[in-house]
Amino acid sequence: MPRPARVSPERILAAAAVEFAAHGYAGAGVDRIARRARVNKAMLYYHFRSKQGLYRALLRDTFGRAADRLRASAATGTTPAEQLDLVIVGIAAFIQQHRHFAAIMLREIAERGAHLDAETLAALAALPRIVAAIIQRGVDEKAFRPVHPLAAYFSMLAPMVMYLAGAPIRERLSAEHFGGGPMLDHDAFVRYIQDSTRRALDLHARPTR
Amino acid sequence: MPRPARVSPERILAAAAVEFAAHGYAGAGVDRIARRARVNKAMLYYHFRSKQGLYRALLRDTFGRAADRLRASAATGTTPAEQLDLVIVGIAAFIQQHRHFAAIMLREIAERGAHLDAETLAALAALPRIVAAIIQRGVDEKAFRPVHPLAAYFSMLAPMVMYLAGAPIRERLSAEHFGGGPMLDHDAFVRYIQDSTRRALDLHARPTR
DNA sequence: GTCTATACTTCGATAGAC
DNA sequence: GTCTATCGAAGTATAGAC
Repeated sequence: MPRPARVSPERILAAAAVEFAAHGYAGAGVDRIARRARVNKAMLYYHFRSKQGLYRALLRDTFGRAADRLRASAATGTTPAEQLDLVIVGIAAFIQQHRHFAAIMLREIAERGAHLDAETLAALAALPRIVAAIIQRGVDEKAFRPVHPLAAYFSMLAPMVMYLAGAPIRERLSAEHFGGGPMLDHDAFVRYIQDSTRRALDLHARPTR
Repeated sequence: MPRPARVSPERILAAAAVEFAAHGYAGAGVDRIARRARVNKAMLYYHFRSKQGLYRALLRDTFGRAADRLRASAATGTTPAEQLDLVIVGIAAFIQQHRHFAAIMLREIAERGAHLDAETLAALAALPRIVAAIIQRGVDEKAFRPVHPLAAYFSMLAPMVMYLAGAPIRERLSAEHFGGGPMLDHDAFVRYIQDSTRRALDLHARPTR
């Protein structure tokens, strides 16, 4: 009895994730979001002030969940190398659980962060910070060679986001242009990223040039 | 004197690249494209049939130029490892010369290739094929360890696209959240991708686990 | 081939009743 | 808090003169 009938905002956010991921900020329709959430459009404007307000609320929520997930993943590891392995599978799992996260990130990058306010930027900044802290510790403990943490961060995050988000295009390509070739499955790709990340940071590997 | 006044289509394509990169397919305004190209809107519809026709013509053109560039880069190398180094700098240079290529690619991935027709897909497929051929040759010559070529392709392309396209967001972040930290410059990042690619493919590196 | 003017549609946002 | 009805802006596309 305490709650009157508050089911709307969560459903609206979920519907907004689908719509913004599918059509982008400009292409998204507030009408479609409301219909998908089984909520009246005026109700949507009542909870969130505008299309922009809804979009930003969604991004803050999504980035916050992602950061929580990465921190939890890292916490279960002991050595920095282990932690990076765990963070990598954590990222992959998060993207799979929030199928629209990747598309939203890709679009926001392409739009030069046009819709990000200071609060959303702060939530986003947590992600590279978590990874950078692990790498820095590895460098300090002489387990990793000294690399720029941001370079390593992009090298593990970007391929996974693009690979997972690019699956639909890849399937059309493999049918028409790479017929019959052995397809790359999800788990194998995640292991490749783990391996190449370890190799990139390995202190003892001989120089390659 | 020979040419009557044919300057339009190229200018339209260039203007469309800016507009589509900045606002996405749905967000792009045909009015703005026409104005930026200093061409009448009706003229634009005369040369290209529709907004979609213009968009596809732009993508085919851009992917075609990228493939030409990669082939030219690879041709100047001798060993597969050398060729990959050259391809990596070729990709980086291409993105810098066509500043909007990265954003358009990112958006198209996010939109699940919704605007790609068969012809555009064929032009896109050339890119992974060029890289895969180099890697396959390296594996055949026992210079590389056997990896899935597509995994390696994504691991070199994705970070560069995302890093270069993400520069605007990164600058806002570094100012507000990573104040004073040593910034990662472009050339250093390209070298990191070259290094990590070599390390990932290195046949003789000891196993890391 | 090039321009002006406009028809037609879609969509974000709000007013106002309940 | 929830709904219906609608306004006003913006945008794609075309008709038709030159």
